[in-house]
Amino acid sequence: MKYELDQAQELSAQIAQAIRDGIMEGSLIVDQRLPSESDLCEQFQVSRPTVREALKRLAAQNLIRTQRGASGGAFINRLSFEDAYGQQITTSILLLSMNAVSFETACEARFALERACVALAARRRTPDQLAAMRAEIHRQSQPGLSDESFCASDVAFHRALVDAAGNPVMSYQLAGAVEAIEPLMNMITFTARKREKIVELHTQIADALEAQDGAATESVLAELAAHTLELAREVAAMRKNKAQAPQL
Amino acid sequence: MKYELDQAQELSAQIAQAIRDGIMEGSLIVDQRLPSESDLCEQFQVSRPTVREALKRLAAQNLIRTQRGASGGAFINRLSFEDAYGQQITTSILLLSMNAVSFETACEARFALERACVALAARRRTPDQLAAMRAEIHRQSQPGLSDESFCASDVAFHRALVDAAGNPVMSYQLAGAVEAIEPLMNMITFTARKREKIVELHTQIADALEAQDGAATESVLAELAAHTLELAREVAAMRKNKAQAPQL
DNA sequence: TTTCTGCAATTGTCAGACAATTAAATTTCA
DNA sequence: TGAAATTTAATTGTCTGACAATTGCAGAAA
Repeated sequence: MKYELDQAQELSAQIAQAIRDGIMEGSLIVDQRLPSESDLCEQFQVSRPTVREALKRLAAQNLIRTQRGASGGAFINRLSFEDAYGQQITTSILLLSMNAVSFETACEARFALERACVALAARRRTPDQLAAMRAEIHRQSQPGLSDESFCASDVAFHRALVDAAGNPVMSYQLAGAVEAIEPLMNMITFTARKREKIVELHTQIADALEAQDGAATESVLAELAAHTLELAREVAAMRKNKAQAPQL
Repeated sequence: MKYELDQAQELSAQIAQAIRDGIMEGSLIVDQRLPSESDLCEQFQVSRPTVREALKRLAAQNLIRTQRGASGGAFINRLSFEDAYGQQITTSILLLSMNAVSFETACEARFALERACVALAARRRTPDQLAAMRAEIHRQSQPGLSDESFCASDVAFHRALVDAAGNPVMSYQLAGAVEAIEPLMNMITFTARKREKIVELHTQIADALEAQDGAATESVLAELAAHTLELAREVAAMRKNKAQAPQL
């Protein structure tokens, strides 16, 4: 590792960037141990708190893990799909809420991207994935379910649909699109009739996937998209009526 | 803000999580100033270095920004689409390289997701976006271009295609899928004939989008996907021949 | 009124210390 | 000898206190 520190930013940010570059460029490989904190102090000519701030920055991105004790230290972390999902979801939720993205926009993105999964899902869906979808459908048709739980189940259904495509990269890319819509959906009140309609469409999707009929799945999904957008418009109208309703 | 610290993790991680929760839940809003470091020390009953490590974790995720001086401090940051793009791309590249994701898998994901943009792009593409695509096509047909620059231009073309859908959420979600493939594509040697084919398909895509013909665009995109996968198979075969070729 | 100066608040960095944890080396004991 | 217990050394986690650098603001000076 070679490093050149530039006066503009904070030292800890520069050190973190230097190490991050090493990881991305490949000179630091998974499970490799970084020098100890005191060694890093010498290499970068800074104090230990500064080195530690740099390491915490990297830890926040799951790029390293640390271990105490004799043979401890900081190790380059293999970024797992699970960790990446989590980061993706957190970032997506914050991005949508902080930039006042409309339900329509988020919805359009989600359904467009989900449509991309359908062809693959129809070919590859496993019995387990179908079962997961059916389980959520069953949950959604329980009468006493709160709106919040209904939304959560809806998200779980769509996640199972995405996973059915059998491409982990797609599952990762779509994690944000699928999950980040939940806070927005939570502003909707789902009447019994609305739920019934959604459950029916979900059932048709599961059936079409089970029959490995991609075209049919796409068409039902389009219907579900249209229906969801309709709900969104109702919500938007209600919000407009209430004038200054609290923003998300 | 209320906090309960639990002995299991590091203090700085717990403090960071408490603040992160506040942001996600909405009790901390954009541009709001956090208490000063010394105030946070009192609130959480920890020392300043610990508080600072927590703040650096949040800064690494672009959740806060800090400013020195009299009226300085840490402020909740509005997560911009640009910042989110960057995080998304970094995470995607690392995820793919560290988990030895095959070119086929990444390619399948990218083209499937891009297909989702096409219908919208055909409707909404602006003259600027078309011009950007044509500019990249022109660049790709320059004879002296290095393979690396050709790949970079290819990525830029696809980014323009995604942006043409006119949905910033989709652009964000696809940033990773489009960009993270570049390191993988860089292992391909693009002969003049291969480039010619790709440039031709790109031109057809741009033409179809200009004509607002979504169906035609989709079909050319499918052809491009098939062609790219073909290249990937050649590379995989070559790598197999070379037995222990250096992994990415 | 405008400009300058100094003050106070705040983050950035440093130095040194001690606590907690852990693996390995060492000793002890059967 | 072999296994268990103990010590040791390395390393991260946290604390204390200090000083430097930056910046807005109030008050002084022109």
